[in-house]
Amino acid sequence: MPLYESQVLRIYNSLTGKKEIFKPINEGHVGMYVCGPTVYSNVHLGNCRTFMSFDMIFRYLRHLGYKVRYVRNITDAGHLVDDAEDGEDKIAKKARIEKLEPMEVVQRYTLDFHNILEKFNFLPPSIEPTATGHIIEQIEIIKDILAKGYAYEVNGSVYFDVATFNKDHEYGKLSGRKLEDMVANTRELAAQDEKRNPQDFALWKKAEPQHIMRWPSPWGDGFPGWHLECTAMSTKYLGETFDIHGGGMDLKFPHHECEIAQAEASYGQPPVKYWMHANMLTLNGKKMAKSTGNNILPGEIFTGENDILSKAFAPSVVRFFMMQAHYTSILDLSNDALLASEKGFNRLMDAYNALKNLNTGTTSDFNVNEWKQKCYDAMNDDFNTPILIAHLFDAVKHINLIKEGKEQITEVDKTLLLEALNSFVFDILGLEQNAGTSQDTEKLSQVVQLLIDMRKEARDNKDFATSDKIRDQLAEMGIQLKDGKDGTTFSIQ
RNA sequence: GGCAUCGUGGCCGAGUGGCUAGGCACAGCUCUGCAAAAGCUUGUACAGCGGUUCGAAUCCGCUCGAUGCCUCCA
Repeated sequence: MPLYESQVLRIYNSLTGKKEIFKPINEGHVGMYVCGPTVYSNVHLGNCRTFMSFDMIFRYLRHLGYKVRYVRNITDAGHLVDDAEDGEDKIAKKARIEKLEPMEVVQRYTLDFHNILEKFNFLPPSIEPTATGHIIEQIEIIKDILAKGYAYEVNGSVYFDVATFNKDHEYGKLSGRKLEDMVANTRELAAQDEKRNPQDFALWKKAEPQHIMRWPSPWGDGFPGWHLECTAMSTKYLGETFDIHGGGMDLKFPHHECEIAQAEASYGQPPVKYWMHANMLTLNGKKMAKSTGNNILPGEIFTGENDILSKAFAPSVVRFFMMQAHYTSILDLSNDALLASEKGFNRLMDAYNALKNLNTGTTSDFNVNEWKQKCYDAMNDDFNTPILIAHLFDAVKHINLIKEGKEQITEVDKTLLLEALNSFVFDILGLEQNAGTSQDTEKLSQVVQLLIDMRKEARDNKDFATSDKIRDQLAEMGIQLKDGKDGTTFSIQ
């Protein structure tokens, strides 16, 4: 029996503003689409947080026994930059500045994106489609929307007619906006605009002669509007209605609102059952922005080459830090917060490693089954990873008490606990131990064990000068010795 | 200016009507040759002002502040 039959998962649905019991459209199968990055620069740390939230969600759904098709696109057709003078897009602009082909820019930053995600221990999505690979599908949708009267063509461009759509549909239902309010708040001076109304958005945009990324279409050479690719690719791989659509909060409006409009105009039904939005990441209490210098790249955190943090932090520590907050909350990254997370993370890993070598007894002072269900309850409540981690530290406490001989655990419970920790810590949260290559690690531990034995001899002979030298110099190298009831263990920082 | 999310103890961060979240830091204690590690104990916080209620961090209103989106543009 799959786990999802005994665990009741609730998801906060941005569309309804409520936590709802998750029930997939096709039993046992889940279709999930997440808006991916535009690959015109190094991946933004805030973007990583969003994708990490959905990576965790993907992992938990799989753990529950669902067969998940997870689609996360790559936006490689640059969209117009806001300060463009003549319709230049982000990728084309970058290409011009760096004297590259647009697709060289795309390739470079796609590789960077994958490289960073791999360091963070992301699971690859089931399908990672590109916008430029689905131009034909996008053109077909435009034809369909035009035929149904929800779009119009002007000078080789096609625009979505929001006012007409709003007559028999509800534009703005996801973001809580009303078309009347938006019209009322729009200034009058929308001159020289081809659009009938300012709220209308482009489905197809005519390419000016200097525009590099261009494709032929029934309306002339051009390129697709930026909301359309997600509608085309989600429909192609997940169907006209699918289970989960995710993305960052910043995409709620207008991007996701427009996706709903396109899909409803074309297919006549809402495309998504559960909308999920991950919240933003701030840096030292302020939004991250390259312009103000309040910005840090993931790679700069891993190497420590930055002016914001006091040291380098491992990807798993950053991941643990992010998992300590709920995905719907704004999270603030700072040096103090990362230092605190690093210590907590190490304590969790130390306890996990200690568990394997624990002596077992005839009874258990720790109700592992009850604890395990509490962990599931936390995850079932809209993927509440902070609560899960609080429970994990409850287990840490018991492991340490058992280690000290103050509590005991049976062999059966020990195995159960180890399996559960494996599931929650590694499979679901996606954390990793910071180990080197296994061969080197093995040799290092033999060397340290030798030093531990020598220190013990010195201590037995009351030669504390020697024993302290071993202990203190190892500490300087980041190897900490820990004296316990059954001898000395060590951990590498 | 509009829409949305939010404002919790030294720091980070859960919690939506009454019962200890958790992590980190700090202090005391146990252990130790001294430490570290580990364990135990202690912290009565919820932006401000009103209101609803027997009772609110949790519901309602206002004010202030933060973040995102919109107000020119896809």
